[in-house]
Amino acid sequence: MEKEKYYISTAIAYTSGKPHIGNTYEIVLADAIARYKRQKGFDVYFQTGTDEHGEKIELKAKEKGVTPQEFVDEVATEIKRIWGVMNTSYDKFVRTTDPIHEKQVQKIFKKMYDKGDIYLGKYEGLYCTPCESFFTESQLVDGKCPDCGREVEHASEEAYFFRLSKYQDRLVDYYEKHPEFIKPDSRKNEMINNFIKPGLQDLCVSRTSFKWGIPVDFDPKHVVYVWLDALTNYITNIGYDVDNPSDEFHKYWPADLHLIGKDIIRFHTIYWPCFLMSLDIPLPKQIFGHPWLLFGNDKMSKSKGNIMYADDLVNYFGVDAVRYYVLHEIPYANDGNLTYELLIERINSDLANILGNLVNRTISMANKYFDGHVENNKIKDEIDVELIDSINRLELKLEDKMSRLEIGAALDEIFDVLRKTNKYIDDTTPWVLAKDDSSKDRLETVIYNLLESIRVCAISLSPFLPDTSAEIMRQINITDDNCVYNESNIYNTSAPKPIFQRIDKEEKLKEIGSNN
RNA sequence: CGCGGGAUGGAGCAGCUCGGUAGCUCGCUGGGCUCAUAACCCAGAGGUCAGAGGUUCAAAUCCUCUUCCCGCAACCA
Repeated sequence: MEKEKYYISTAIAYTSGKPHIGNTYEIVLADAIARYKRQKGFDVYFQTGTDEHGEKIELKAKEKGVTPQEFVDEVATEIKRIWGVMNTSYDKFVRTTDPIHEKQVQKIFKKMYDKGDIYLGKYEGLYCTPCESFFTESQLVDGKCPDCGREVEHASEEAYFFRLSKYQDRLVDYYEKHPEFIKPDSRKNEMINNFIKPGLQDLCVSRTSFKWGIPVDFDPKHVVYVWLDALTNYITNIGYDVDNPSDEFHKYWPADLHLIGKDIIRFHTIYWPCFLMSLDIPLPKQIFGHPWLLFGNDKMSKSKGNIMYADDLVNYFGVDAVRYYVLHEIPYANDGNLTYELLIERINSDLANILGNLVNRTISMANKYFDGHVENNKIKDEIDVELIDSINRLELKLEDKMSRLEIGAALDEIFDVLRKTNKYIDDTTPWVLAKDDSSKDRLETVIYNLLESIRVCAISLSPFLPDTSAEIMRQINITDDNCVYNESNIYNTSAPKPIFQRIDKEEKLKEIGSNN
């Protein structure tokens, strides 16, 4: 039977600089979902990439004395490196400077133009002459240019516009018929009240004031402006073609999930669907606008000097610790907090104490009492049934949480089983059983159950903490990757090795402080 | 009156849709255990559920008002 497909994407990262941990959260979240779906047997296509055009990049490149292409090549390389550091399993990394994308964007632009959905008009705005930039009223600082602080003036330039207004009714209709389209729900209200109810304004889709973009082929003094360029990455890279879309496109489109930050919900839930309707192709099934990761309670920003970078955090704490923290601490709809203190507390209590120590003490007992060779004697007590039930209920609970994208709650379900397993040790007191030869068989069953619980938890953790999962499986030395209790495995455990060391908070903070 | 979200023990959160003893994790205190990474297990202290009013036999939960925080407010990504 052919596998069901699952297409998940992140937003493409803007290559104006190095992404901080808040930006990196998204790729980790997407990775966890993608890995989970693969584990469940889906044919997953997971796409991420970079958005590389625009005036800001043109300016940054100039400041640095390099060409825009050289500039974005460098940043894109850095982003790829960080995605690698975070151990993310994307299938394709797309760049808006890829020739295939540029060519298709031109064709899409032309098709929309021919159809009458794009027309030539005038873009009016507040212009800062020295900065050569347009700003909106809300971008101004004290009514002045946010970059240089000088006066701005009304100005206009020729530009192409997309008729958003034409698709407004169909868009609202789509929202109503597909309640799952925008998540969380509160975002949908925001869109309807703020933008749709007042009436959609047509969208400027070209510029003449800078050059670093995809040229409009039939009017080359224009370059295609941001959203038509950026959003279309989701289809151009799986073989969309205005005239002749590929088999791959037909297979994977429409996307199952566009994972994006809450700051760009508008573009994904209004502009993007309208573009797709104009092209007569189906709309994505779901847009999830995830919350942000805040430092303490502040937004991370360069001016506040509170930026944390993923690769630095990984250097200090290890990749799975960082993955665990961001996946667990970011709730479904509200922003999450990140501080070194919270991160260290979480690592110590969950990863070192509950998980790491459990694995360690179990393997130690298996080695000490049975030289590592453990089989199931099926000397079953009431208390075993309880543990086994918890283990076997885990898969369904995870599925429920994951289907609602409640990743933190999914992790909690796994740790709930791990906690129960620790309790099971205290309840069965293996060290007492070990003192009496007549309870040797019972002891072996207890250790067996512990190993099975650890095995199922390790498999369940693999989408979230792939390295840790693999290391646990190596130490308990088993390959069975089913998510249910198996009563006839045979274990030959390896030497125990702590998978997460406890961290001394004071020392670690001192170490970090001295490096910053 | 622009729109929306939030305010729950020291910290981070759940509960609010369908009112009925206020729950989880961390931290703290005491105890237990010794297989284990000063880890694990048990017990306990700690909250007038932002404030005021209302509906009700009963409100964290419904209604009204107030205060404070945050996001959005269209061509910045």
